[in-house]
Amino acid sequence: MHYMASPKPTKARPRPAPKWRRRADARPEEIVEAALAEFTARGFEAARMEDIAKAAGISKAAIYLYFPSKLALLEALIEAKVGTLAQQMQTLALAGHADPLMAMRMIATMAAHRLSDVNLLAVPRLVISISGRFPEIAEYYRTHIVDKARGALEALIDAGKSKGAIRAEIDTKAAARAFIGPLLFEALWTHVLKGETALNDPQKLIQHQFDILLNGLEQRA
Amino acid sequence: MHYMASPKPTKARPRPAPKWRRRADARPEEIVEAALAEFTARGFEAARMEDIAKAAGISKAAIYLYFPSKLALLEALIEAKVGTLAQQMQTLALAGHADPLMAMRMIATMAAHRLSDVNLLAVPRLVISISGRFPEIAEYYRTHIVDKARGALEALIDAGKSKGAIRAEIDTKAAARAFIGPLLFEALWTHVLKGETALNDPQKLIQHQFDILLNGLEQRA
Amino acid sequence: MHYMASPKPTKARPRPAPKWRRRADARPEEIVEAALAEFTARGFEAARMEDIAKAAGISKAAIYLYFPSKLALLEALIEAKVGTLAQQMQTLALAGHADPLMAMRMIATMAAHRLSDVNLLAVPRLVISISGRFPEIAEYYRTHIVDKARGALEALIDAGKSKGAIRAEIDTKAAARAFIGPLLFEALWTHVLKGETALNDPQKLIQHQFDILLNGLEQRA
Amino acid sequence: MHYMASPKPTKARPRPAPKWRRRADARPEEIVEAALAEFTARGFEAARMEDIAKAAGISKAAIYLYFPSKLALLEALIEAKVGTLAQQMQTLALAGHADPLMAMRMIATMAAHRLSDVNLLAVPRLVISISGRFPEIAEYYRTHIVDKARGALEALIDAGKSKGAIRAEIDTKAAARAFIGPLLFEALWTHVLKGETALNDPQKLIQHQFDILLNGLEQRA
DNA sequence: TATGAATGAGTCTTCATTCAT
DNA sequence: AATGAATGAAGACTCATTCAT
Repeated sequence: MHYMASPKPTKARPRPAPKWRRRADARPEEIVEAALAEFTARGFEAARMEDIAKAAGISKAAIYLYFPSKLALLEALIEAKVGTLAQQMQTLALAGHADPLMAMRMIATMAAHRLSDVNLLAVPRLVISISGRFPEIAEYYRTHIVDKARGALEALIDAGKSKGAIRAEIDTKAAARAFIGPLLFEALWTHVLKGETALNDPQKLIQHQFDILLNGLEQRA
Repeated sequence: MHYMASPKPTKARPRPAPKWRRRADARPEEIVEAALAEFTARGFEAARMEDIAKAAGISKAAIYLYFPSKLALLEALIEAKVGTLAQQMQTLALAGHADPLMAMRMIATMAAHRLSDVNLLAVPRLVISISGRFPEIAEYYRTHIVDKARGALEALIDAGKSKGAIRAEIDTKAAARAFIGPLLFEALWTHVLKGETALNDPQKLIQHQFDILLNGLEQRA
Repeated sequence: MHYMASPKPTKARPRPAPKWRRRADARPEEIVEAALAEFTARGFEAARMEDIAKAAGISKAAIYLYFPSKLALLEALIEAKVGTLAQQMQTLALAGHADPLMAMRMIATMAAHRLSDVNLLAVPRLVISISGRFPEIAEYYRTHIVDKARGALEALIDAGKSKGAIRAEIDTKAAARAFIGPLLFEALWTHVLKGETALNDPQKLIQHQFDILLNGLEQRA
Repeated sequence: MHYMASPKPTKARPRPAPKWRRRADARPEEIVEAALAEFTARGFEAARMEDIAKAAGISKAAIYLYFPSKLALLEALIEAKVGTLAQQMQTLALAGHADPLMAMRMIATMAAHRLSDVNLLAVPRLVISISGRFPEIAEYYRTHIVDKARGALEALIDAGKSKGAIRAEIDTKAAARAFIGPLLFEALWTHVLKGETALNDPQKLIQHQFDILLNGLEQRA
């Protein structure tokens, strides 16, 4: 079995049986990273457990000591990344209190910078590509990440509206989506079109996009 | 047609109504449609030729009469759709001459409407999900579709700038991308988040997004 | 196994004799033998990997742990046998120095005996039957085996001529071929005509053939 | 069905349903020739009906108008060639009456010349390669061709012995085989070792071989 | 007679997963 | 905990053969 009886259940409230067994050391993380790389490069189906193992520096069978199946590995991977992103959302939300429009500018700047981090975008791309086959995973991702991010953004926009910084007739939802759109576009396209060397300054380009957008949102004198 | 009525059916015994008419000509298209459906639903790797065949109403082996391999089917499928889209690009480009800003509004409206056509969006989604494994295909798609669309759009924006309808300091490339972004976002998300019943009026939402965007682009009095 | 035998079997219950010992080292050889049998019996194309596996006592997939493809298995098989034969050639060549005619008689005797070893002849037969489809393999076999054997034989005959044991006007090449011919004939026919029970003493028959031949070669008093 | 009821069986003793349906024209022969070429080139299993059809200039389905199956085609092919060879055997047998040794020399010469006719040798090669899978066919070939040829040859040798042209202690069977061996060897090797350009005068070589052999058989003064 | 279209039955090969140590 | 060896289940692709005209 994959789940050993906990070694010392004498008094301790038996740990609520972790979904995937963890070791003290870094193995699971290494595996997850390797899996992310392979899944992103080849797609979930085409990625081979053997390659993941090799990339993680262990044997194929060893993966199964930590994750009961390929699908479980995918789930673990997404959940792991979700945690990371979720935290960033929090930070983001806090920043908005004072000056919403400024906050949005900051977020935009930050986002523009982050685009160079390939791995950050790997997960959403992965989610998109598996959404057909594993809708529950996509659903999970949506509720845990996308909806939260959108919620934070919409709160920010609403704040902007009530402070008079953003025109009142702007539809909040639409604005939030318009904000995320360019980001996603750049994210996906950057990867899909790896070869396109023409795109010589992606960050500046994104920044421009947000400028246009915010310009459209702003209250006019 | 392949089957002429028998030249002299003396008594016209009505041909025993063939269970299935053969339509060699229509076959490839039917197969491509079935493949698109399966590829989109399950992903390229997970889609089974047998299922595609079943969906097309033929036997597995029959597919190979028209396409030499699964990959070839994928390529044919993308190329077929590329043609369709490419033409729409042309139309679109012509429309822009007179009033660029108006043209962009029209395009936005059209695009918003088209979003309900699930199949239209299936192809880009598919391209994204296979881009890791078959970069050449993604490349093909980029050069034949995306770049053309972007070119047309940028031409439109430039026209708008030179006519004074769009502010001169706007970066053309950025504007074009900002225009495509929301579309892509909605496209992907609509599918990925199939379950989201909350999105009760996507077209209106998109329309709103474009309103914001165009507002940001427009020359202010 | 996942469940260890209890660590201290007080009475030393002898391990329940594993049904099958694993012998990773012996495997390839076993597979090659099985393959030879199947290829010979049914021909390369008609032989099924599954049957080879069964004959080797393993699963179909296990073959692929040792040989990447059916063709590779064929190649390995031939190369393995080539090695064996090549060594015998060496021995044979050395024996000839002293008394060539005697050496040839010995070889003939040896060959006649070897004919009963079905497997020895299986390989050339196999090579012949695949030569149409895989000429490179036949070529490989020719250069590594046939040509060497012929070379050794021709050297022997030449030695015989220079020693006056064989008539000088004899064509060396022709003699060598005349020597090999009956052998090959018997080899192939023995198999093809498996059913022929009439052939009640093949060894003696071959011996006779060589007698005739050598008689034709010998210097007459 | 493949065998139509005979069109007018009114009184005529119904022809004993020919094994394979024949047309008045040359179709079946063309098909057989094409099949021989393909079978020889690729082996029976690997040869594709489609290729045979193409080589015969007809459609795949058309073959089935003449031969009910691939195996039947093989059988027909062999039977057709058997007929040809059988006749030559007869001729050969008659020639021997007068001067057996001379007859054998003639046969040898003839055989040496025939070796250039690739197709003549294709059939025995084919028989060898399929003998594992279809022993009955090999059996058929043996009884109808090989045994007859051997019989004729042995009769010839016996005649030679009784006339004092051939040494009495020679084993007839062995001598016959020694006669056929080189022929077969050259036949097979010529094909297997297609590339060998070194063999610059095969006919002369064979002739030499027979010289040696006959020399060994001949009665010494 | 002739054939383009179609298919069922197979075969090789792959790979996630398990076993035995 | 770790792994080399093994396998069952599955999928792409092929091809002899049949069908409908």
